[in-house]
Amino acid sequence: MPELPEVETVVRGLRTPLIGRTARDIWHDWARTIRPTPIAPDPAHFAARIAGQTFRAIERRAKYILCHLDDDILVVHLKMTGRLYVTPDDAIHDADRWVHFRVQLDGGVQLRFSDARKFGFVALTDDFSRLAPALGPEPLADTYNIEALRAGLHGHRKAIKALLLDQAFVAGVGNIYADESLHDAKIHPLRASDSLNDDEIAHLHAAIRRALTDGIEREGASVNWYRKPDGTSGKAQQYFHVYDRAGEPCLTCGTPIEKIRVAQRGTHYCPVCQPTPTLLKG
DNA sequence: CCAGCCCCCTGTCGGC
DNA sequence: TGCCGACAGGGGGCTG
Repeated sequence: MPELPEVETVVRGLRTPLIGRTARDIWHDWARTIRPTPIAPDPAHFAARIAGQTFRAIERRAKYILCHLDDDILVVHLKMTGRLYVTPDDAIHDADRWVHFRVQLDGGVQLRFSDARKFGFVALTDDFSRLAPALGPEPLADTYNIEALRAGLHGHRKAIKALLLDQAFVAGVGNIYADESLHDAKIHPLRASDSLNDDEIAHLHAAIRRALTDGIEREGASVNWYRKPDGTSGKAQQYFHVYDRAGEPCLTCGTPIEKIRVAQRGTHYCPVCQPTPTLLKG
């Protein structure tokens, strides 16, 4: 479940082993792992186009990894179970049976994309905006202040949890950090997004940024599949207040954490710290 | 505009 | 122990 902190950690971990390397060829064993683009509509075009291009910079936008090459961008989305790492050519392939895409690099190393559930993808593009859907503001950007959050809320009337998961509302927040942010802000996940008062908006703004910043500092949450590029686990899961803690005591008040479904996602909250709204519609 | 559902996939786990 | 259904959830798409 790589979200903003996990993707950011992967990006940071890839810079040293990847920047300066030149691509030679690619390999894949699952067609849908490679998303077609105008400049690389199939694996043969992809291979011909990437060959000879050097990795110059790596950045994150929302949950996308953007590897800037000389002319193009290698875009990767990890979705649920994706892993991306650089490894020596001769590293035992069987050690990771879910590798579906590799880029052969110079220097005897490979960039490998592993994805057990095959939801993720790689793509070679010269226009990221055409590849990705409309993405909302980066929540950790200096420009994402309370007013930016309030502006995003305007015109919406749906459960706040569902809105937090909407990448057009705010980019990079997923199920884990949405639950953690709402608990920190003491807001029930089913609260109508247009019912938040000024104090709650301010608290939610701070909570989102705190959850994501802490997540990055802890190098992401390794609940099951996520790993850093060096293969080790993140530590953010050790600090969850509500996510994956159904039935366990709230760290604030001791009440058992409850789990419901909101927007088709498992949603965890404290019924005392985050009181149930009396009106969901009205 | 929004809630709900399906789909893409496969590993894991609880129940029988 | 083995089988089976439920569940995990990022994101696109469709329907009511």
